[in-house]
Amino acid sequence: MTERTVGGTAGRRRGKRPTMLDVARTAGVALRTVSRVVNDDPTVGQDLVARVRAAIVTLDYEPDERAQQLRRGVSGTIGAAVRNLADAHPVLSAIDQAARKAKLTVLAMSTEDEEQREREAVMSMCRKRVDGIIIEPISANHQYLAPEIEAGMPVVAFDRPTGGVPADAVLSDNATGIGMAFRHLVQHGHRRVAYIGDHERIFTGRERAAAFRACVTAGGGPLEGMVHAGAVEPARIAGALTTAFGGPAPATALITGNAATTVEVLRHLGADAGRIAIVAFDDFLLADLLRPALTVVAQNSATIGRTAIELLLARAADPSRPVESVTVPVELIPRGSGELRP
Amino acid sequence: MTERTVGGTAGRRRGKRPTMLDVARTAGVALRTVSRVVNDDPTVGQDLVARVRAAIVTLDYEPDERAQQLRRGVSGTIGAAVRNLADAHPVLSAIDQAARKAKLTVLAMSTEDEEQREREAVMSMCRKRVDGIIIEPISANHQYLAPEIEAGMPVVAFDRPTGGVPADAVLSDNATGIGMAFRHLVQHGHRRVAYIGDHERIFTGRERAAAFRACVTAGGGPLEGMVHAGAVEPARIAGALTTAFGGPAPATALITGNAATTVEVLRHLGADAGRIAIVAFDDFLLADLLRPALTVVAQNSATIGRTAIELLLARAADPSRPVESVTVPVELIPRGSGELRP
DNA sequence: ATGAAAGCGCTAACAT
DNA sequence: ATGTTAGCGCTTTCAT
Repeated sequence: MTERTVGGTAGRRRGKRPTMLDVARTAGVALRTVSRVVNDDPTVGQDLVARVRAAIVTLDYEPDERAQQLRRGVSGTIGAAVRNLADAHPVLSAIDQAARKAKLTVLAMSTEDEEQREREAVMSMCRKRVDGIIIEPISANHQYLAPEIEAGMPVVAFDRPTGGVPADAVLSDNATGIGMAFRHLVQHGHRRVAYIGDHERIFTGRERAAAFRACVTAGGGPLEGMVHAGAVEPARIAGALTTAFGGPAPATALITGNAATTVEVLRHLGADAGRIAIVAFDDFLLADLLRPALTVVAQNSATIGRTAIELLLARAADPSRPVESVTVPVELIPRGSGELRP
Repeated sequence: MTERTVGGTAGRRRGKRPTMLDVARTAGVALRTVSRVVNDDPTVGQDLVARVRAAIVTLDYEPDERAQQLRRGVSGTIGAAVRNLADAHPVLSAIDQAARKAKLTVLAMSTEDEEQREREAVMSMCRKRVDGIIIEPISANHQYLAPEIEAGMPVVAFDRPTGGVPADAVLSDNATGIGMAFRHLVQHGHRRVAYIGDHERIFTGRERAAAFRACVTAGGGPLEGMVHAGAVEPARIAGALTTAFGGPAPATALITGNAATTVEVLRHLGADAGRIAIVAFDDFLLADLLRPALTVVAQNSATIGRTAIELLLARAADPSRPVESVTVPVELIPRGSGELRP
């Protein structure tokens, strides 16, 4: 199986880390002076600064952030509870970058799409006394967060809102996105459009399915057999495809409601993927390399992440400000699959 | 642009968090007793446990992990400095899951493929006094870590080894992987195989290019114009493709050295992708949806992540154990692109 | 079985 | 400009 090689370097000793007091003694100054130097306090004489700096280098001293945080009362860290760490997560990346600019580090934890994990992750962040929490909610009920919010913990949700507690949120414009997809297909000659998406128990699944129904109704198209909301499981997807594209008046185009659904649909369609028009909600890596390349409604991950940080900072600065919900526009990116004619 | 909605709930007050002392006073016991209850010390009477628990619930008390860590000396956290947070990162996910089983939380930070960022991230982890650090190295030189390793910080590298300091590592079997890819193509009738991969300044790029040259030499095939190692840039990739597949004795098959290169190659090839055989080093999401589906040499991310945690824990338990390097096998997954005949 | 006091490593009030 | 003293919130001797 795996092959192990033992290197030449023998073991190492475990040393004890120097503290600020050690530095003070080595430099021959008071503890407080070292603290001042470490924090770039300008009221320290040149000579002492030099001596302290030298001692720091000599001892390889690194301040203990845990102690700093405990004393200062702020952690300089924000938590991000996201659905997944394994898949691509552009929003997390955007959160990370925006946080860096605000001199904050991000503690990212995966909820693995499980309510209990979400709760564990979030409560763990609270015990770490992070300066704020960004959640991609799995739960529909966040009562467990009420005491934390009461105690002043800034909480921002993205993609879906929190349930049962007042928290800021940044959401994509799902309704408009579905509308764009629908109109795009209509403009390319389609009259019977189907939708396969997430369960309506999930916020985004609900919003998108509802928007789709509204589009069809407004457009006078058929609704029966065209709307399929439910779990993202191969069997269900297969059935939905059969229903939508199999009857006497089959659909000629499809809107998929999220990335997972899209992938399942494509797997099922296989080589037939080029025979129906598809517009997918959510962009993903390599969508442009598929044949035909996939037309998508893309969420603006960079804006979502940046806005989440903005809301968090605003809440931290003014805990009494009104709760705010920001809707971020989406964008239709034509690549081929959505421009196929019936 | 983005649309903001102000919610109905007016602002909230910022409360002060209760401390252990508050709980003690509310329960009418000593501080020490609360600590015992919080830590499930069995030597506390039933009645006192009940009173303390009640006070904890009443006050919504949550222990401050920073203070716990400071006092205990361990943080219960390990750092993971990975190249990217935006793209899919199965190894990080595996690290996270293995860490959970060991009751550790993971602090993941992105190095953005920059040496300086790597250093900042890693030093930041050191200041947080994490219990260990897992690095996907960008730097070739990790001297800056020497004092930390001396001080007893467990460090494990994956994908590439560290440079200049003794640290455990878990690497993929690059040479065998390239060998598998090469033999696979030869078995399908190819005599002229080209390789396009990463810069040889990078460890994996070096190992894979070297292994490829060894394969070609051993097989008696032509080497000129067949090996292209360098930066992953569209222009370079395009040139490499022209050279390898354009001459009088063009290659009929291609091995790509990493995921980024593979994607660039596919973008350039476009519809021609089906005309040459390709085996790609690194698997990625949706590789099976491409036409033809991509034959890959897949790294075992789950094993890599798990092993990294194992090495970290072993090092933490016994700082003087010899430095170890673990090589994880790779697997060839035939999907179509690698089975095309010349 | 319970409690008083010391201290983890640092910063924030106060001196001086 | 520099030092002294008191905590941050918790765990850990060491009594009792």
